[in-house]
Amino acid sequence: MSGSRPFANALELLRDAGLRPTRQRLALARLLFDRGDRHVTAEQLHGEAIAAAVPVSLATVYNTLHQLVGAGLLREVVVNPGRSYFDTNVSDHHHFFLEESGRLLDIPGDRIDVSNVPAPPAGTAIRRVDVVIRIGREAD
Amino acid sequence: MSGSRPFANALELLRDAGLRPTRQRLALARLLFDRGDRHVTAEQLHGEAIAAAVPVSLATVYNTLHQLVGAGLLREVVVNPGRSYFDTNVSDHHHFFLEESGRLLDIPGDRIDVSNVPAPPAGTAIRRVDVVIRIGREAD
DNA sequence: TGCCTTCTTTAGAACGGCTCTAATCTGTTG
DNA sequence: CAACAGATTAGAGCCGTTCTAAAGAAGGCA
Ligand SMILES: [Mn+2]
Ligand SMILES: [Mn+2]
Ligand SMILES: [Zn+2]
Ligand SMILES: [Zn+2]
Repeated sequence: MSGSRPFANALELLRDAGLRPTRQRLALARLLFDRGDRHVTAEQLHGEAIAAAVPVSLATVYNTLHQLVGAGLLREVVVNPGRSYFDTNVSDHHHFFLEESGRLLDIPGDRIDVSNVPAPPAGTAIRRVDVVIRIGREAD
Repeated sequence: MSGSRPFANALELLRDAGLRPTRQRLALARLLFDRGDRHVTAEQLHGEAIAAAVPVSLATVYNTLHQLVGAGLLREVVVNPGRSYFDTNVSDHHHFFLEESGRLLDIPGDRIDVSNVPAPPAGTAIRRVDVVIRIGREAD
């Protein structure tokens, strides 16, 4: 039983990323990847780990998040100055950002067309196209 | 002579925004608006003012930048965690972001089509659509 | 199994951008 | 010019994030 979903197994996921499956990384990987797509901040994830009785320092949470970004298993989303979100959805997609609550909602990549993009300056190449749609309570 | 461009005059610009034209605000407004479109950080602008022998505190630079944003004369662009850019171009447009140098380049709003955008969640309205195209040295 | 090496974790200090405080100063109005 | 409201300031404080260096854990190999 189990083992059918991609990355169903935190241990395998870490091994494949070349990261030792330590107690802390296993717990964090499970919190991140066991429940569908998530957009979490480092402090949120740290709070969840502590609540789940997994003692882990904030430094380790940051280390692990950055290592997972480096391994392509997580992506960093910037919508606000002074706080990063980490996105477990690494497919091509965009975001609604709810300014009041600070929540991010996925928009599938094929639900938005960004077309007619000018060529980037000579010698440079496009790394990523981020569309952030900022939304708020109706009728401002 | 002069007076033909919109906001050719810092004094008038501040008065129209309901801000007292103090020595500091006049100098900052001139640095911001006298040379075409700019994308500056608070520290950059502070450095320019000091270099121009206009003694002004960093707190005043932040106060002024936020007041100008509030007056719709400036817009805040978020591309990086931990640092805000202030954009003197308040027309509808988007950005290239050069990750290596931290520079922003304007893309006119009509040079990009963002179409097929899903409706925002019930009770919310779109405040702004930001497209950031992250670019880097060719062939990563 | 124990030993050794390397990688990882950690507490706490440090950092950087930004904001706040409360005292001083300046622009404006009459 | 006096009086007041609004603006500026130095410096402290805040908060998310990163760094440091010391202690701990994982894995390879006898
Ligand atoms: Mn980061
Ligand atoms: Mn701000
Ligand atoms: Zn997402
Ligand atoms: Zn711009």
